Amino acid sequence: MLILQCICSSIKFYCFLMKKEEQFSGIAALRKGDDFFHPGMSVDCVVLGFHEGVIKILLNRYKGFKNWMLPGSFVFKDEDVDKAAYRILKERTGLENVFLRQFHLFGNASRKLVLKEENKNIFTESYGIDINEEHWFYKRFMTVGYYALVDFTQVRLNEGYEGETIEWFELNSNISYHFDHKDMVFKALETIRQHLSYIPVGRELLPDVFTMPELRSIYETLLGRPLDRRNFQKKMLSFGYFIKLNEKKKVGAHRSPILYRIDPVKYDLAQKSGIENYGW
Amino acid sequence: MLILQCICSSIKFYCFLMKKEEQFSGIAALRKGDDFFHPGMSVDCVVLGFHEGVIKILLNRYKGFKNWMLPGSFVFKDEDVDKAAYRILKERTGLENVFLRQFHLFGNASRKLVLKEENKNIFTESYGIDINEEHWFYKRFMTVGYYALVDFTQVRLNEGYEGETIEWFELNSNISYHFDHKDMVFKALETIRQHLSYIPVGRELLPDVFTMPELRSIYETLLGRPLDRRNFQKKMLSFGYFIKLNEKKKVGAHRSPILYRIDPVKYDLAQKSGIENYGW
DNA sequence: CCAAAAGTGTTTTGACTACACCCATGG
DNA sequence: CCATGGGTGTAGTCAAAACACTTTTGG
Repeated sequence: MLILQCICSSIKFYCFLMKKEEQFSGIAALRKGDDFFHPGMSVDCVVLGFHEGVIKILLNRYKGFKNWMLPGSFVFKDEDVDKAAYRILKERTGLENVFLRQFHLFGNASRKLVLKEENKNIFTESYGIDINEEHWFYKRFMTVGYYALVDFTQVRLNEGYEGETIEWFELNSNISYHFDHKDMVFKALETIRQHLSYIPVGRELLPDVFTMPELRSIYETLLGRPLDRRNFQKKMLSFGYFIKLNEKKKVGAHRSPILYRIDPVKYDLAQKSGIENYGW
Repeated sequence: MLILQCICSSIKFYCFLMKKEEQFSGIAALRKGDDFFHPGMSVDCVVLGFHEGVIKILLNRYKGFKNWMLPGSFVFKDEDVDKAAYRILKERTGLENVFLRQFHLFGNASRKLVLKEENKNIFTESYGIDINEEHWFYKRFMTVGYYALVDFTQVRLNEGYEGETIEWFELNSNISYHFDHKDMVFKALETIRQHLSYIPVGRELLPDVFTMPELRSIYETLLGRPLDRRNFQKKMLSFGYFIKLNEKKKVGAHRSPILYRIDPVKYDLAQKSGIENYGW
């Protein structure tokens, strides 16, 4: 039920961002979320990073909840939906200017918080709030999904919300997702696969310096199938914006892979001219 | 301001669909839209058809409005968003089982009805409703866009809403769009272009029997560039699901193009096996 | 008979695929 | 010294691009 701590933090954070003086009490926020938020609408983010050879997904969980959920938030009344997504990223990872794309609105009528009786009681007992059918928090919510590609090495996880745990999970591991969040991840990945030709997966997910095997493994994970090492390298290098460094990365009992950097100028040029040239 | 007639019709139509007995009075509907609709959320459809060699878009306009808008609706409280989109299509074109895809949620904070003073007066005078900042109808609305590909020849336009005009426009003509609806059309077309490899544009937009030049012109319009006649034909026929008919279509002072039909069985097979094979 | 657009086939080009051998590294 | 995985080059295949001539039709 500590979910409201999060809501309160969100509100405080927003006030800070918006340079608003007001501070709202947490209980007031939950009691009268209608006053702050656009009704019946939330934003959830599928945040992907790359670390130790695998793609990871950022998930959080509130005390008392069994399953993991996508980092999300409500949308403030005077806040663009896109801005809300950026705010979520900033709140949880500290990152700004993240690569973020909307992928789907989930709008089934069945999307509403389901609380067991005992959980309702927690609301009543701890906060003196009667969570009934009429409560804003208990009504149908639509949620719009965004996916984010972030540089794992730059992320500083913010566990500032009391009662919230936030963690990286291996994308392809077995995760118990909250409600329909598994579907949302699936849809996000489907979208990413379709957009793979246009989006700068490598550039966003990798640190400045990386190896071709790392880059390839990203594509392999996202596509769900192995790619030919040689052909992959050939194709990537043919784009012309990779700078081969005079360094190698020691990663095991075998030859060390060469490190590369992306030439940002050439990269932007390539993006502009041949946006559709990443087909796999 | 006849927009509310539409809202009322929508409600009646919905009650009919849902086999609900209640009938709501129109004024009650506008006055208390909160009771019927999911708050702050609407659905708009970019409906495309093909007629006389050009792609057309279906737009409507309410009496008193200067500009054209996308056919849309609000979402009933117990209605899936997808269902709302299908309902809109059914209401306006009479079609069911339409090819319909969600493409984007437009959620800028600035999205709200802007009424001039004189228009507010119409509400007050005609319906005794004070449209003020607190009125549900006057608040910020997000809207989720769907695009539809329909067979023009099957459409029976429903002008049943008093005060509503609904018309086909040539997609590439100069149209005065309401509010941000032009952006929505742009985004829809961008999405369609990106999905062109997966979506059955020809099958959905064309009647059962059609010619290759017609099919090609659809691709050309959507892509915004000419395609080589011979290569196009070759590629399409290579898919193997076109049935060449022993008829031709007389369309001008030149050789008559051959008519084709799609073999539905082979088509479905092709879709299943090589979903990504329409790249242009 | 002429303009306009459709039907069709061939060659070239370039991209993706498949595949093999050698090299560096750690244990 | 050997297992592991990385670096690189070549030949084959297939699809897309480029391209020209002939046919049909209405006016």
